[in-house]
Amino acid sequence: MVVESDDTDRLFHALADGTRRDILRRSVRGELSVSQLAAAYPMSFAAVQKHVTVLERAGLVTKERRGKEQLVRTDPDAVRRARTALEQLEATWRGRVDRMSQVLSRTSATVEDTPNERTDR
Amino acid sequence: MVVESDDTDRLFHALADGTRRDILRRSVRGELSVSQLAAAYPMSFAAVQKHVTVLERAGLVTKERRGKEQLVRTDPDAVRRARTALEQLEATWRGRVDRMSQVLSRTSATVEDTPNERTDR
DNA sequence: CTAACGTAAAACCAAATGGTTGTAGAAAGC
DNA sequence: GCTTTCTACAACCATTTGGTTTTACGTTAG
Repeated sequence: MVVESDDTDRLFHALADGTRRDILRRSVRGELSVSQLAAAYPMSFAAVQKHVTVLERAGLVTKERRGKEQLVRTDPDAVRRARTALEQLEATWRGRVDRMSQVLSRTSATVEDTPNERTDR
Repeated sequence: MVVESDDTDRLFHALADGTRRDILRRSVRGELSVSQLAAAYPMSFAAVQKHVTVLERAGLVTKERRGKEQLVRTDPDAVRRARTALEQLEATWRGRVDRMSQVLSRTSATVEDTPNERTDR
């Protein structure tokens, strides 16, 4: 049942950093290696590498090896998915929810889980 | 110059948590107090209160005092702003950037800063 | 072959995050 | 008035985050 939650967490968390958003912008054409990207920021190579990893785990970016180097390419579809997550959130209070979730449950479980009511206290 | 960066950080960070996204969903009608919200989650009142604060600092939610209690209301416009931030990100690699930033600079500075190139190394 | 480059991964550190409990004040109910 | 309810805030704690440096390894260039 819990499917979208962690994915969405990773997605928005990855977007919640200016350097990472900038990496996304620069990597659309998929021509830049991690080192080339790293040269663009006032931090170590390792730090940029970590940012790329965060973007990768969020599905926002893919890496393609070309010989020595690793080319970073942003997945435009993943960014669209982020927008979709927001639109779905908005849809919740615009009444389109029922039809939405019907469609979604037909294809794959992408409806976010709702935290349990607390039983103790 | 740096205007959108921190705001966007806060915005996406606030969205990067399932409990907070759920609070957003529940608070559209603006009828629920912090305690009422807190009762819905398996964590302490203080924890939920902190989540509401995060949403508030991100501009996603406002609080309105009604006597003893504080009613939470999500600002649908703020969620639209989040979507706009993503659309702007996508616009970067779709050529609409130039016209976009022209329009934006005319109204208010909402263009995100770009981290400096590193000078040392 | 050897040197240089690009990447990966580990160890470490300070600061932020997400949770807890406890204390205190303001409003409402009895 | 007194008690209860709701809120706010502080102090504390464990984990995560975002950065560092160092070491190791594969690939390319001389």
